[in-house]
Amino acid sequence: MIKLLLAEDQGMMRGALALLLDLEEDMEVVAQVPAGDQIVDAALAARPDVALLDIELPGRSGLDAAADLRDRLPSCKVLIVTTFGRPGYLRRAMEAGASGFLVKDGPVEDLAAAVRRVLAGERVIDPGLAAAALSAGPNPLTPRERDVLTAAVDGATVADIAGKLHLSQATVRNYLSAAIGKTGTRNRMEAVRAARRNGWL
Amino acid sequence: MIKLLLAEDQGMMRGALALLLDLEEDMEVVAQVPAGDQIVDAALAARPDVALLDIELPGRSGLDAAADLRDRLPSCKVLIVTTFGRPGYLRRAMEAGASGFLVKDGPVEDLAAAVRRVLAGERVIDPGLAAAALSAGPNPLTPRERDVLTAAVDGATVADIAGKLHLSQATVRNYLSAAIGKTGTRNRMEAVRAARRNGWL
DNA sequence: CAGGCACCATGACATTTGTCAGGGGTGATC
DNA sequence: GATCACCCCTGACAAATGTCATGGTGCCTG
Repeated sequence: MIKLLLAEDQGMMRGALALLLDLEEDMEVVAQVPAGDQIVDAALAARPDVALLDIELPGRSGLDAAADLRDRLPSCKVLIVTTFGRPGYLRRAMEAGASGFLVKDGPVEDLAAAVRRVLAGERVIDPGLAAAALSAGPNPLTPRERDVLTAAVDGATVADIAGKLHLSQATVRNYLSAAIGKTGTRNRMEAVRAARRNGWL
Repeated sequence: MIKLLLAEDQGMMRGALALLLDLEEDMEVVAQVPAGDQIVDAALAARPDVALLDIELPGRSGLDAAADLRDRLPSCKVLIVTTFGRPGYLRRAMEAGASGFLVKDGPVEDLAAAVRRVLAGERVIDPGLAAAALSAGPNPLTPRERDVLTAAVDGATVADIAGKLHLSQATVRNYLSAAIGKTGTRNRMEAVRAARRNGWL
């Protein structure tokens, strides 16, 4: 019996997937969590064979949790299941030791198949996405540039960002300018969108 | 047998829900579409009793399709099933003649229950959301202000927007300023976010 | 140890953005 | 026929934003 952990914030999606996977004769969902900061605890308690993790979760990113899982429960394979096939996400997932990366666009049948393949030691990755990840290259933003850009996502002014990160306003403008340059965009808003699209935040 | 139409762009979600609803003894999914512009055609062909529609779909909004369905296939009840419980969405859904409004956060069991209640002539609406919709009030933005704001979502400059909408730059700035004022925000980006959060775009 | 890189900061500058006070035009409503 | 809301425009001004040049600090690596 393959024991599964399911981390997904949308209740309906989580419930539907759990039901679906439970229908497979050789699978059993032994834990379901709606938040990223519950993943590791639940996994240590339920000891699943495969963890299906969403990335954008409340509390903590599924990617961070994946890295943690690799250390604390190495027997458990990680399969990332996400809405957004962002190149940077795939890259980070691989670095975090994930065995597979699935987008929620595909047919449901892929899911159980992917679980089995992952458990067999294979790596499961959308081929088109893999190409995109390679062509997009690695994240060009420095940590500080990321900080400033993430602080700018919701329309914060330079003063807001400077206050939050304890920087001078001029410094913030410099980082923003650098980020705009590196993303090849024309302003803050475009830079934020570009960075997001690539999974750089 | 209750015949259902399912409109949802995420393949995995669509497949899982379809499977789930088909498991109910008295229900049958007679049509599945991944895009908004396929809803009406599919409904006219399959003649479902209830249509489960997502809002944010490629091609066409589920809300627009709902309004169309009311005219072209009045026998078919509409149940909106969406990720985002935005007050403005709920309001528009009601105006489009929807019989129910569900957010994907809740448990899956709600779904089949909602279908039955809708078919019994009830209105199914999340109570908390209804309150939010009332307290948020109607959309304060004029059509033109909406146009300008939607043109600004991806970081377009004033010149871009003016070009796209064939307006003078000063006019665009005025509409943006008005939108910023009405949303009670400090700049374009915040205004866009606020308008989106309320479902005003 | 030198060079490179990320980090933090300044100051000056041009550009963009947001605001305000106008002026016309339309159509609906009272 | 007056009023009102929306539409489109102008011009001027203050504030915020983006760019550049420059300089100092650490830290790692060849």
